[in-house]
Amino acid sequence: MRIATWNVNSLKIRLPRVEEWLAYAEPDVLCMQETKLADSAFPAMAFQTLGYEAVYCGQGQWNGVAILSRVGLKDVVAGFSDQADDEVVEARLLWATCGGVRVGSVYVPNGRSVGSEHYEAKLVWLARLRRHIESSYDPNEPLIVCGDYNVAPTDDDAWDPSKLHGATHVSPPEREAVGALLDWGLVDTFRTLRPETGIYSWWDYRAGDFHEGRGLRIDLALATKPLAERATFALIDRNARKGKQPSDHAPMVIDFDP
DNA sequence: ATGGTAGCGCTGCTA
Repeated sequence: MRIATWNVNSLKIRLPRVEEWLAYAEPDVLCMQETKLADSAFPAMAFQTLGYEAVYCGQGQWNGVAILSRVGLKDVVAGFSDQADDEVVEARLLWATCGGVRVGSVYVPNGRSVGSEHYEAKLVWLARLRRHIESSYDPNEPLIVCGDYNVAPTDDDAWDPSKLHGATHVSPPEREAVGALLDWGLVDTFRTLRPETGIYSWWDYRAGDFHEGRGLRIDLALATKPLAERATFALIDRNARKGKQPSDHAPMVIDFDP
């Protein structure tokens, strides 16, 4: 079973590249983030043609998450478990069961700059995610929470830790918030299979960061141990960050034994 | 180098 995650940065603009990549990589499940589409505009038909069912949680202009699956799509839930019906929340969280695995597609708030109100909101969001997972799931069941965490878990996940000191995505509180997910029982599947440094999933569009190798590994696939132990292969597809109109993120693939 | 680019949507925001 191949599970993938990709922050597509506008599915409207990226649809041709996503279609091309699905045909090439053939994931069984693809979690997407930053679709930037209202649900009424989601191109479900295009994915159906390629053999994928789709669920999506969008809000238009910003955010938006989705899950594609060709191994079933059941028990779909959007948002947090403690969300009130009248609470206005951004479209950043979606769950579904695909081929016996509980899958989450998450788009963690960016945080903008350390100490800003957006940064504080990011930490609150991550703590709420931890509570949601803790109250809804069991570390002994097959669960994978994929997406753009906007956190590089360790210095090995950043191009130059010394230049990033004090910056967002690498601060200790953000890393502790991701660490709390690992403490509950999730495993960073990519890092387990790929211990080498210098592998990133996001590069700023500006200043030629991609070609200069200035990236961060902020797209993660965190799985419970019973599932993580079945992981056999992990790849971040840098080729999908090249060429015409790429997303600023590359897709990541994890393969699991049955 | 306190810059730079992309997307949304039409002015300046978000990333």
